[in-house]
Amino acid sequence: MQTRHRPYHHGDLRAALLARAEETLRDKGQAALSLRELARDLGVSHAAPSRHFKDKQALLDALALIGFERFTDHFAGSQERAGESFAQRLDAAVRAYVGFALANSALLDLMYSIKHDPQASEALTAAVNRWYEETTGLIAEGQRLGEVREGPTDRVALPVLMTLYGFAGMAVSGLLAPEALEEQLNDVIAYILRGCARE
Amino acid sequence: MQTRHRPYHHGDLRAALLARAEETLRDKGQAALSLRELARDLGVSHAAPSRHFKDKQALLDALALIGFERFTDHFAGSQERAGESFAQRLDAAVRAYVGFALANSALLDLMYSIKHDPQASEALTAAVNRWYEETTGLIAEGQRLGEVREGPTDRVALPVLMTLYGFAGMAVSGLLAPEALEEQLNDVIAYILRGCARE
DNA sequence: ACCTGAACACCGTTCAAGT
DNA sequence: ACCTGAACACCGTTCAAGT
Repeated sequence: MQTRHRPYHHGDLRAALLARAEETLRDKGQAALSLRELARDLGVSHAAPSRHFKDKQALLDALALIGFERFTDHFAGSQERAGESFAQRLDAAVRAYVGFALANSALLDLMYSIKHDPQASEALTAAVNRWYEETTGLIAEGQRLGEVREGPTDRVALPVLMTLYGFAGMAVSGLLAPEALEEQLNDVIAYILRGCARE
Repeated sequence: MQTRHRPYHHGDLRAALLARAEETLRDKGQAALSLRELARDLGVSHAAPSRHFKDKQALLDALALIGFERFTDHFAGSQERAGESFAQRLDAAVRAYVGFALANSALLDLMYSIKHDPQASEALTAAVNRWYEETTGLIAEGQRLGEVREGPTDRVALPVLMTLYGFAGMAVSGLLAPEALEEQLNDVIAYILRGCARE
């Protein structure tokens, strides 16, 4: 039986590079990520990656894009599984943020270090917008339920976003005591509920 | 008139390296920071920096340390100039965070990307503790004034810290619209006040 | 279209040797 | 004590040439 014909490599070098890059990121950190080593690992010449990523930053951007998409899926999934009240949805949201951060710490660092200029890639901008809208949707839903103060949803949501962003970032940086995590989660949830409460 | 005798170089290569490194960081970003270029700029051999920093990471750690120290000074100074009420002090605190972030964006990125293991340098750990205590002191003062809810100060302060941390991080990442900054500041201050309000 | 191989201009790190 | 110079083992990027 003959193996299926493949152009040169195993068919999708781009996807293979991204997959291997994420493994390296997870195992050895961003500093240890090199295009040449990636190419060696995949049995391809060191110049091959340039066909798929114009430079190293383009590969990092693509990884960050994957991170934003995965996070949004993770967040949306946890919202679907959550209860109906705002408090229950917020609980699920905070856990989604921190859970993702702890399970994807190097990737989150990369996502946080990306500069979101207006001239960033279209796909990245779209993914960041989806992330923003998904989290903001939580507040919109709370307003609809009458459990969150009225006002422009973006303005009510932004402080909450900052708190979630900060929680995830501090967790990844090692600034939070892991053994107090459950306590921190509960404190933050109660704090956000007060911050969003109706007047 | 004879120039004063200098050992080899201009006396304090370590300080000169840090100063030049911060300029480069500010002007061209962390990616453009190279020990060899630093050495060239200072007219010294490329191996000279290794006398003062055992490797590149040690120089980055030293820069982050400077960042934490400068931020704490900036924060403490702004608290001294602030009014007496908790709302006034919180206003000053939020502005100190965001102001520092916008004025030292590359340095803040570096500070955020530092991993705070227990085996980090003693000086860095001390600087981070000073940062933490300075911000937590704001909450302690609010409690003393009876304007902030009771309870263990660390637990009341942590959600506030996360919000401030997130505000600074999102500002530096370009996730906030600069023209809405004043509005965002006021919204966040009101949100934190509600989050900290007495029961 | 996709990849190779060689070339170029850089890196960080180490270490004997100099002052 | 502090720095130099050479050496080593890497990088990212480019480009003619191959299939």
